[in-house]
Amino acid sequence: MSSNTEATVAPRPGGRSSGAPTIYDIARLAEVNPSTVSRALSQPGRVNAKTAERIRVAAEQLNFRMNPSARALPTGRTHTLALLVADITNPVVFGIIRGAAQEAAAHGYTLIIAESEESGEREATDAVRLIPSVDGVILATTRLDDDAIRRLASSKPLVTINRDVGESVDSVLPDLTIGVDAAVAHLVELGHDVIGYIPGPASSWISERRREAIEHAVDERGATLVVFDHTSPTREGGAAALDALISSPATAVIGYNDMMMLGVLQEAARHGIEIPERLSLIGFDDIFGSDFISPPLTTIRMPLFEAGRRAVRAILDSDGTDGLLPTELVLRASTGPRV
Amino acid sequence: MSSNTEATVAPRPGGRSSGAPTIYDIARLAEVNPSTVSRALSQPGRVNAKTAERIRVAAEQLNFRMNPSARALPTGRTHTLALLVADITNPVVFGIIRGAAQEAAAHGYTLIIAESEESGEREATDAVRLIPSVDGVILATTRLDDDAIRRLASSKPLVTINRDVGESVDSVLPDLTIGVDAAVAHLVELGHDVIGYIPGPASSWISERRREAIEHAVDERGATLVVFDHTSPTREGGAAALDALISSPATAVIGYNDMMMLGVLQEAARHGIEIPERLSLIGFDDIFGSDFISPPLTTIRMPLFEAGRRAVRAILDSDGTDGLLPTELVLRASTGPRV
DNA sequence: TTGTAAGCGTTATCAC
DNA sequence: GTGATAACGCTTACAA
Repeated sequence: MSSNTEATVAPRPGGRSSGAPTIYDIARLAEVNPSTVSRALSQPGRVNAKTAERIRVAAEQLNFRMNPSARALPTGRTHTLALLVADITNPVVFGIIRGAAQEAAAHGYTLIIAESEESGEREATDAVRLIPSVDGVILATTRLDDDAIRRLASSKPLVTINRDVGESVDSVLPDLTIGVDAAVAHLVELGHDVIGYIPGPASSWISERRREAIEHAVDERGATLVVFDHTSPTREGGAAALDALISSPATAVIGYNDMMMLGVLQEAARHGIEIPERLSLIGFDDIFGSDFISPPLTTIRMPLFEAGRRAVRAILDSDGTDGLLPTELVLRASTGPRV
Repeated sequence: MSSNTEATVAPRPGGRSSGAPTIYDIARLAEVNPSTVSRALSQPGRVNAKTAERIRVAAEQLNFRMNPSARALPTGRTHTLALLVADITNPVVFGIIRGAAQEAAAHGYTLIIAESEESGEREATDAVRLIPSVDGVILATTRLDDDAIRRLASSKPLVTINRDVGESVDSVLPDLTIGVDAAVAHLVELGHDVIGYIPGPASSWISERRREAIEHAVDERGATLVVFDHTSPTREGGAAALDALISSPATAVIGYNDMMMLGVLQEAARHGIEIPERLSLIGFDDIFGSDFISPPLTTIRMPLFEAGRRAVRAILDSDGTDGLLPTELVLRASTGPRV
């Protein structure tokens, strides 16, 4: 190995010239030590301004890109976050993804999105597989049980959205009261005094919270609540639930999410059941499609974009989960006077 | 408060107290050399079966997870792929994402999804930023120009979907003929002899291909083609185009994609313009919502899931882009007899 | 088949 | 403020 002035590097016995420029190339060009380059690049201020500028120029000239793996090895920080969602076709995750992606980018972080297609098992596998390569994990619509979540949270910073497993795990949660109160008040004003709720999967923590909020608002107004069976939060689930709805005394029904209510609406149309004349319908989430299905679906919306941002902030700044996110009633045409 | 495992660099030569088990820990436990552990883990077969088993057990016992950064550093392979999409809220990308994610997982690869929110500039930035940390890039709905794509393709394996920039870059493309011929035949049978096409963005390569295919099919059947102005592939774009449609001689219109046709349909409903009585409408993609908007949208579908899989295969196996993906006409209620 | 050792590109500790 | 150098955890010739 014929070395010139470089004493530290004794490269390639195998003869693989790597191609991409490294901080050593910059160092040579700027006539400084590689360690100085490293400092200039990652801790601006810890280096003489003129030196830093020379390094900046050299880096620019070489079109230098920092090798993320090399950076991650000694620091343990990958500058990458994982966002786990149960179903990427559910428009409810769009806002979360966008908010999270934006906030992550603002911090120089990369976001890995993994979809489990509603399988808790796959979610767990993905989480375990991804954890070594990320600095934190966001569970956006998790199907994991509390223990599994706590276990994951013990190995890397973790934040849940719409799920609370206690003090030990950070979470971004909605204040359901505002939206739910408005929704129930709206229904009661329309004359409905028996109101139904279709819960989502039994494993859904937020479904239970929604039920509680509705129950409270219904009680407060002297109306009656009917709770239907747990239902898959899909269009198929909603379609399958229609029979139960129309044979119940409820004249207005709130569903666990918009997706299932879309199914209810479609199935109702198929059977010539008029909405809202026969049944008033309200969902949660305000997803894509809720506004153009017919009739357009009245729904309770949560600021998803902000939820995504907060989740990222909670991981990177160790804050951002303060306070609950406000919910809001979006009035459309699936609700009407009791006939 | 979440527990944050701060992985600081161990300053001591002998000390490996950094928390996560390494191949050295396995080596000690299995009483072999670390290099043997490495071999056993990455190249099964290059190691004695009994030794390999001992190593497997030790790894299991320690709950070992390979450090991806450490693995990537000497090899240059990150086992990660980037999938760039223009708009994650467009249901057209779901299938691609799922197909790509599944195929990637099957090969032990992780998928990074980046959304540019329709900004070509941001797409370019993301690509440049992500390239050092991935083994390949998939451009699913790119807004980049040919040169930019070729430039990216020269630094890492790259595949485009619905975009052809020539021999130098692999691509996954549809055979538009089947679906488009069926669509045009369908319209002509219904009595339409003046057929319109609403192109997407001027920068969309596939929009032009769709136009050509339609033109060809229309010519073949002795009908006439009317091409409207370039239109944003969004609901807003479609809504804005409605005026032009109804004031043209065309009695049937094919749009660049379903998303814009959803906008046309909504705007038509708002103005009391009956579909399909007044205008027959066809889109491309068969996205979420096309089936439940009213009337449900007739559309030309491409196997998106398969497209995603092929794109990944093209990168990992250096094949998989052979042949075109078949398209298919999905008949629904937005097309009807010419009145 | 397995052990030895030289890197991969960066950061961080220590001197100077 | 800057330079030298030892890690970080893994792979891979080359030897044995």
